[in-house]
Amino acid sequence: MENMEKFLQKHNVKPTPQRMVIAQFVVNSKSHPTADQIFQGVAEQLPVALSRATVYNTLNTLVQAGALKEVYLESGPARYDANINDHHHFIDVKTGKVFDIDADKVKALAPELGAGFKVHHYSVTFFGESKAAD
Amino acid sequence: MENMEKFLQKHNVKPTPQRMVIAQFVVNSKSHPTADQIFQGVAEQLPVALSRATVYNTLNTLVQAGALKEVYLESGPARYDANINDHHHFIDVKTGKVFDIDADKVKALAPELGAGFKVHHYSVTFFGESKAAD
DNA sequence: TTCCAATATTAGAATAGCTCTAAAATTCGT
DNA sequence: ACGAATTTTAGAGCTATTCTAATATTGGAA
Ligand SMILES: [Mn+2]
Ligand SMILES: [Mn+2]
Ligand SMILES: [Zn+2]
Ligand SMILES: [Zn+2]
Repeated sequence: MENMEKFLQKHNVKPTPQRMVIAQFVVNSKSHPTADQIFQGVAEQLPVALSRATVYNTLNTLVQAGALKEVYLESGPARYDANINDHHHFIDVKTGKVFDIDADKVKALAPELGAGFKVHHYSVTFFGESKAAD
Repeated sequence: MENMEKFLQKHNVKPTPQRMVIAQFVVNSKSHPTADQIFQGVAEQLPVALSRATVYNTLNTLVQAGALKEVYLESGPARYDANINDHHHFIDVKTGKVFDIDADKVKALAPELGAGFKVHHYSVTFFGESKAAD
């Protein structure tokens, strides 16, 4: 998926220079970058000044459009993810690195992620509707 | 666990009037309140002025001491939880209400929480260490 | 008991993350 | 080309939290 113009059009987002470099940066990134990291990494690539507002606007637009996911891992800023498949995340508590974990791996029961991951603990957040009183 | 003085002492936190009303408020609350909700609910109960800094200081102290848990559910402010057992959370997307879900219920495989909960989706965050490259 | 040192609390300033505002620039159909 | 609609911009504003530095409270030694 290398052509950003097509990528944006596919999601019905008008391609602009700002949007293309921002989307490109997130797609290239495996690290679930924050808005500020995106701003830092992208500002120099543009001939004109880039506003933080544009970064936030663009990221919100792309999340709305389903082109990116916004992910809240702990406290701190939102992070952005070009992996829009159903997946969860594994955070290495030593390095802070974030790994994508396919949803199937989790359904197949939690701590069987493979030898590379030692799980200290995990937290699950459900979203839905409840009939419970309180 | 009604005596806050004992509650704080058990966790090696010096009992002060501010700490007692703050801890009491969180213990009484089932709703995972934010620092600001705690501040609002507690300020009037004290004969002296209460500073927001004291609320944050106290909550951080109690989390450090293991007397409370700090929980990040979505974006927005941290929430505080007197349930220090191993548990997860269920958020009703209609009402925003937060329910405690015992960790055993989750281990016993995800969407079997009982009839009262209709799960739209859920996200799992693992914390641990990985050997994976990137 | 009165000190004193340690700790806790305070109001407000500072910082971080994000959104809003209103003006300027760009785009695009005509 | 023109004008309406959209996008971008700089900076102000807002929310959540921490920091600062001064004041108040505590609890143990003298
Ligand atoms: Mn957002
Ligand atoms: Mn905290
Ligand atoms: Zn991801
Ligand atoms: Zn809870």
